Amino acid sequence: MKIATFNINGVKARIETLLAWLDEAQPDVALLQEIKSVDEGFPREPFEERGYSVETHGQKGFNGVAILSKVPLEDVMRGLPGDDTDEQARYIEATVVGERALRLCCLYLPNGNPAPGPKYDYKLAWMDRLRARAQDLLAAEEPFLMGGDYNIIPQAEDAAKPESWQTDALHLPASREKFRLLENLGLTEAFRARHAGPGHYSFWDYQAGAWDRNNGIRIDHFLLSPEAADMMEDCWIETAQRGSTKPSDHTPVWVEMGV
DNA sequence: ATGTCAATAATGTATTGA
Repeated sequence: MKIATFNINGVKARIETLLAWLDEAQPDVALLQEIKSVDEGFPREPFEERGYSVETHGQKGFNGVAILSKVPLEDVMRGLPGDDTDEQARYIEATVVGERALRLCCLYLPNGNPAPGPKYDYKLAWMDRLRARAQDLLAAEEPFLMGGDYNIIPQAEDAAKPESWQTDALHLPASREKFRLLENLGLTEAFRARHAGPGHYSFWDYQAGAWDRNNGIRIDHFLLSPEAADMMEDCWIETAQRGSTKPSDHTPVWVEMGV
């Protein structure tokens, strides 16, 4: 089962790019972030025509997440538990059942800039809630993965120019510490289980020719529970998608799971 | 700070968020 996470930066602006990608890359499951659409406005039909089940958790104007799956989705949960006052649509979970059940968590972690400030406080608190959710899922001992735009540069080697991110919410020590706390629950960062070294990126800013200069950062990740890590067969970044016609500023990251 | 982009409230362009 091939599963991709892809921050598409707007489903309406990206629909042609996204459909061409689906037809070519043929993911079994796609975890999408930044759909920037309410649920009623999400263009379900072209995805359903291609055999995908569509589950969305959107809001007006920004944020929003969705799961597309060729395997039926069960037990859909919208929103990250832990704060009933949080109105931002950044989290959706569902289970796919192959030979085994696999819980999929699709997340769009807050950017957090400018830091310090209320947006950064929200980011760190959101990461505490994500860790609590991971603890609950671990206790259930069901294989799960958490995939999405984490807005976290885990290490200096995950940025082409780490010096320019020193005071950024994506790379501040407190941000990276929260990410490490998540990993330290016993989760496997899929890409780093398969690839070492610098030069691997999943995001290039639209500004200042970042793509042409390969000035990228690696901020889209999969974290796998121990049971899910045993099922992982491969993980890779689809760099070329960033150079497609009318691209997102992110590129897909993939895991292949022996479900 | 920015060689950019997308959505919004509104019909031309500033604001927000990234």
